[in-house]
Amino acid sequence: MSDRPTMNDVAAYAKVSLKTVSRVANGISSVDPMLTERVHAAMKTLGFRRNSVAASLRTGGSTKTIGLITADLSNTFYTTLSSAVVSVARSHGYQVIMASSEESPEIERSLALDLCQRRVSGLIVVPTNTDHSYLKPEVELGISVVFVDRPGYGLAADAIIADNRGGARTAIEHLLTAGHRRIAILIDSLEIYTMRERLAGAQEQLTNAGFDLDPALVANDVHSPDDAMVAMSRMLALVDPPTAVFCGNNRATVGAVEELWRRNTTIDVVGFDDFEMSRLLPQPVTIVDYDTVALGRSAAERLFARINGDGSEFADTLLATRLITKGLRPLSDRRGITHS
Amino acid sequence: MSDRPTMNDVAAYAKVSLKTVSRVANGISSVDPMLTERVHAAMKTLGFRRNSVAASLRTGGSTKTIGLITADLSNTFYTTLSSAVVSVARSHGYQVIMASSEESPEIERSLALDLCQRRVSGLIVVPTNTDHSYLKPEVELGISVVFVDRPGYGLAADAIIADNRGGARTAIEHLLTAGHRRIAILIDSLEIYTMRERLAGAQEQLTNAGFDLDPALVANDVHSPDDAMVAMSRMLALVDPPTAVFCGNNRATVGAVEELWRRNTTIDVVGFDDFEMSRLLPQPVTIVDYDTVALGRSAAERLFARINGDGSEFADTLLATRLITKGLRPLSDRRGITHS
DNA sequence: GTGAAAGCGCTAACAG
DNA sequence: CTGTTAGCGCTTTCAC
Repeated sequence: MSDRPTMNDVAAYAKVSLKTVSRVANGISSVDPMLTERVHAAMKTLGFRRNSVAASLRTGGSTKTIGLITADLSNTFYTTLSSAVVSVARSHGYQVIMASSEESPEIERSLALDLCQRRVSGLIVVPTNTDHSYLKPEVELGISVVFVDRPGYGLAADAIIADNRGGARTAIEHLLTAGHRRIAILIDSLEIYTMRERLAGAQEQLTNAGFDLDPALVANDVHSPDDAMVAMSRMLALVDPPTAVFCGNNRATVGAVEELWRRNTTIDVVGFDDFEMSRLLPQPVTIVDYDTVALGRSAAERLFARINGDGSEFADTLLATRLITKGLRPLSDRRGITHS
Repeated sequence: MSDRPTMNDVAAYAKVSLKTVSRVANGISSVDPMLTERVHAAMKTLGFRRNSVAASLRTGGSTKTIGLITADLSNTFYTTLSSAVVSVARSHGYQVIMASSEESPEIERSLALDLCQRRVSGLIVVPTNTDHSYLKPEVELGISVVFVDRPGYGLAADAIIADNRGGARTAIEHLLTAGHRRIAILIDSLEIYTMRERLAGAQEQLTNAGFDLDPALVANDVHSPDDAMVAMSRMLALVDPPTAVFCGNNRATVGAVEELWRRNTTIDVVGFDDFEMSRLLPQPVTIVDYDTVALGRSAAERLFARINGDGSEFADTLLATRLITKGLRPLSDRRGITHS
């Protein structure tokens, strides 16, 4: 059960020294071809498999592993991002340990430190709303950290984030241009950086245009589609209901659209974050879109640059957003389907 | 940069023996409180962080890590499953290394062996269509393997799979009962076990009812929604078009529904695998549903049972499926959105 | 080109 | 209760 053959066993079997086996295992060319052959044969018959844990211990270094901590592994936004990270990591010969903080600073912290104990080469973190100076000692000891989707506080590090504020401004501008004056806003908890930014952007644009935010039209505790349905329902029942809605993320969008359908009514919908099935939404929806795959890919590439010794200044990278139209057009006025 | 304090450093600083530091680090109670205090202080000032790689090397064992190899990390089905695995792993104090085989036996193999070299405690694998006897030596040396979603060949191991065949039979039965006789079938590659099973189940049920499968109504290369649209389009243009369609996975379902919408027509749709936004599909859809979270959770729980020494017979676990109805019902008379 | 010895950071034995 | 001695499986000196 636990008698894995070691290099020692292989060496004994092949009647060479331990070091020769090591050399062969690492593909070092300066070994007599005959010995190489013998070692390979011994490895095969013994079923030798190199222990990379031991190897990385001695070299004091790379476990060829990075850690990825996102906020919610059941959200397609983060799984898309993760998938991009895994793909880049693989191209560098690295594996990815994936974990979820569930938006809890305590969990994030304990996961991050656990991963550091495992001597990952680097960490990609979707930071929770907390101080990240606890990572400073680790960074000084050689573990690179890149924040993604949100900036981290209290730690000098790279961050790759979308232009949340700008995207929100564009979204509201779009609605104002269409003549809307009563715009509902559905967002998740303000503990979350992206939500604060998106709300702030919306507010800025309204203010610029000379309008105020009506508190009755803002819900900032929309965690799920169902929450969005409830909020939408409440607002539509107001004496002076909204004529449009700005949704802070894809779950809010889905809930808002479902509630509108349920009530057999339509108002203009603009939502942040695209998702796979958006083109099948039962009404047209304007989406503030950005490239989630690029977000993950950039974060991973930045991390590997750091791991490989890039010592340039830390920088925040802002990814542009754009408005696209998704959803199905009403049959009555459509001339064919147009996507994106 | 690479001068992490070790237990030796801590011991020197606290003027105790290395072993005492080890004891404190591992929370062994039988240490003098005063020494414990001194060690803790030393750890703090030195910024000591235990190297779990070295620890697991010496104990010869557990890295407290499992590997998870799915077939496609961009598919919500697998990400849902993964999320469940991560959650169970965390409750056992384990981390998860996540990788994707992209349905390639070669990639699967290289990933699996790489993970074994890293001495993961166990492996959860969505097996590609290949021989898995290459894992036999690893299993004999103590790495537990559980297959999920599909059975593996050539290796005695547990497998957790859905009742694909039974689900397909139920789906077809449902359509036959509704009076359909021309049923289209859209499935992904027959290289994939679940697709073979679902096709076989469909065929069985048709045969039982005395009908044949019309080859013109079967597409078995539907990898994406777009492929499904094309296939659907082709079949609807037949002289004797289908009056219903059975979709082998959620991507096929999405494409089929979109094509129907595009053509402003409706036929009965039954699709395998539920997905997050299914309730917003623009027509009612019957879904062969099973609990993907349970699939991942069961696989992880089985794996941890094995890791913890469960030596019972290997078994296949079949998860039941059930038919549910999703999608939006036409409100009154409408199919699209009508204003007021 | 090859091998012996030393040691990565930690823990398991066994003394004291 | 604490410390000493070994050694996990591998790679790195540095001789040969």
